[in-house]
Amino acid sequence: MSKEIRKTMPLLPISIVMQLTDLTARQIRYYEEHELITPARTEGNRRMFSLNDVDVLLEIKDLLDQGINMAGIKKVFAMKNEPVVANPKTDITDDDLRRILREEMQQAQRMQKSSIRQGDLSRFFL
Amino acid sequence: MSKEIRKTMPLLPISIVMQLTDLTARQIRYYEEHELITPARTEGNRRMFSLNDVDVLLEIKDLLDQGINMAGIKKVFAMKNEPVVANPKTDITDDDLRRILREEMQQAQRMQKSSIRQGDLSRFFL
DNA sequence: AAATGTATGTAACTAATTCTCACATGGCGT
DNA sequence: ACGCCATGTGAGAATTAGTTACATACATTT
Repeated sequence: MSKEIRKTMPLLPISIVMQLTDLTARQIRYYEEHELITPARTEGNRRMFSLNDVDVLLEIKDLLDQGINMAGIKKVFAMKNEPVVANPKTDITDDDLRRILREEMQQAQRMQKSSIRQGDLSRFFL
Repeated sequence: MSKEIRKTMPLLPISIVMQLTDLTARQIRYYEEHELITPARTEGNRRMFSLNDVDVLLEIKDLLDQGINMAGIKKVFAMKNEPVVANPKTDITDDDLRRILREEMQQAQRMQKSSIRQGDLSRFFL
């Protein structure tokens, strides 16, 4: 059983993921709706999450706490999977970048309180 | 988060444990009834299993496949937690030992088929 | 200021999953 | 043959999770 398979094995019901991430079911489903995660489904249509999903959710939470919105988060994730070579067609646009930076700076104050950096969960398990 | 806590964190619903161990719900509940495992319960009385529980179940399954019965398995587990010093009062009795050995030898033939040794699951995760 | 949009809360209702309890059964030992 | 052990099965209740729709608070745009 490879490490990748292990990390992506659907093991956890939403209730546990809620506890692990401190997100509400509504939030988790909303992020799925935006295709930031794609949990497996049981035969009866129940969501089953992998440790990898939990990691992604923690990262989403962290980015949201930083004042980055869904669109920004999508970009961030997209960039993580992109090659390092610059590609003006698909890279974040200047407008996007300016908006994200502005939002981030605007939210900088409130960052000072909720800055407990949430880490990578699955490294505890894998 | 210590390794022990991680291994004993109640994360998995019974359906997943069934898949992971290839045991039926009936079997899992029966082993709990015999106090070989003690899964946590949700507020609504649902069993939630840890990776440790899964390991124990795999070990139970292995011992059962060897023809050892519940009583024998209980002894085996009890011995694992006992100090190494001999203690005639609590150690397995001679009668127990003879019976277990006899059963094991009687089942030795059928062992030849189902001898795919099931390993420690949680080492894949922890 | 009003309108719009985003992320999340909440309620209603349906459906899946799991629980306990009880009874059934097949195999093994005596 | 009888009894026990480990497991199967079914009924009925309760919990958990699903979808959908509407509400809301806050930020942005016009």
